[in-house]
Amino acid sequence: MGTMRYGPEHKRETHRRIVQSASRQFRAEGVSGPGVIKLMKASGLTQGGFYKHFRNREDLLVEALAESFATFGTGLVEKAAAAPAGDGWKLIVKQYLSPEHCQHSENGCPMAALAPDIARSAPALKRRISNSIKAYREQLAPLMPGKSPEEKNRNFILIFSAMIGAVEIARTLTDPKEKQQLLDEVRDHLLARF
Amino acid sequence: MGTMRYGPEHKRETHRRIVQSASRQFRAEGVSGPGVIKLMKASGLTQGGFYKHFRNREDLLVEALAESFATFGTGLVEKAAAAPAGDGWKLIVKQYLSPEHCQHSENGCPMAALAPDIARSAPALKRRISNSIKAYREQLAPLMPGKSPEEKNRNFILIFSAMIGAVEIARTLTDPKEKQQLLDEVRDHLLARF
DNA sequence: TGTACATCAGTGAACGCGCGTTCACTGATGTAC
DNA sequence: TGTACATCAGTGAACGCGCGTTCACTGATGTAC
Repeated sequence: MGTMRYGPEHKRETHRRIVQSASRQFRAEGVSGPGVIKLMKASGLTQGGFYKHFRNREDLLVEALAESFATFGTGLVEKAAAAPAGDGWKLIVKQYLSPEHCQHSENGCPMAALAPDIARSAPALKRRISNSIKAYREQLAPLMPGKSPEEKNRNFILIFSAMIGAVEIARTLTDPKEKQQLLDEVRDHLLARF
Repeated sequence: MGTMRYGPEHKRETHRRIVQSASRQFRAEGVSGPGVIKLMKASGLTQGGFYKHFRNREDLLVEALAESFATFGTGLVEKAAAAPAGDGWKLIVKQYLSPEHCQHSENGCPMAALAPDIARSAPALKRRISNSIKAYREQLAPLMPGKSPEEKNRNFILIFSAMIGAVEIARTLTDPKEKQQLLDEVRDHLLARF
């Protein structure tokens, strides 16, 4: 079957659709999970067209991770906006350690879904991804508790280390009760301590 | 070339060698990293012999993870023994958040190296792995700070969530200074808080 | 306004390659006699 | 003690399969005239 031809914004829109759906697939199945055929089929396309949009699979990964960090980060910022100034971080903690986030890694924090995959990637690839990680931190650190930017930065590290570890451990557990208890304990501890 | 034939303890010894070297390879390269050829070559063997020792690759993974959790857990317990009673957990925290542990995932905590891989695995496989995770917690929780077993258990969750998250994030960072600062901050925070 | 043509997003068959697994075979061993 | 044989840990070629990537092709479009 042939392809409808649209203006130049059509290609950009297709590109965006591929990146967005890939961003979900990588978080759900891991960096080496979905193949090119699957990544394209999810947007209603076939493998061959992939290389009209990306030089190779790794380039899509970089774009998809940038998309994941930016979108999930922005989601947390928007959540936080609902709280009185200075209390936004509490809503972020509640959202991050919710059963919904724990269950749906495909829409969740890419660090919790993929940290070891990123850690294992080749140095050149790691450097490209680190830009997205940096942007993620810069977006969220200002919302953390603390009187100075330095303190907020330190608390970002402490709070996100605990949350990322908690969600990852919870996702490995098979007993739903244990899962929930772990998330609740870490949430209550963070809300009480900061 | 033929194979020397030894007594029955020889096969058990070979089996043990394969599992131990696989345990390191999985932590270094991920659950889907090393192939059967590589896993066998690392013990000086060839692919074909693999199936004299394991039904399939997944069975080796389960054995290798059990080995990883048990060996690394025992290593931490032994570290802790050098401290006065009740202070063992402090040595565990220092060891876990050391640059050595951060750099050498192949000898490190399998949870920090593989949590998302484990989380993504099929339910049946997850259930087999969860035995090793449970043993890991039961080995280490008694060494945690706290007056009751319940408090020790809760503090195990809080401390290990933070440590696992910290090491995983640190491993994704490209700047050695940032890496070290992150590990130090989380370590100091944990030592001060508990 | 109508027709011929260049463009290019997307198609789908084909490629080389590495994977997990199978299988006929090897040959040093311990055992039977 | 010496010889024939069954055992079985390990070998290495072969299998079907899915992967990332390449490439000749398609056909609706916007443009030139």
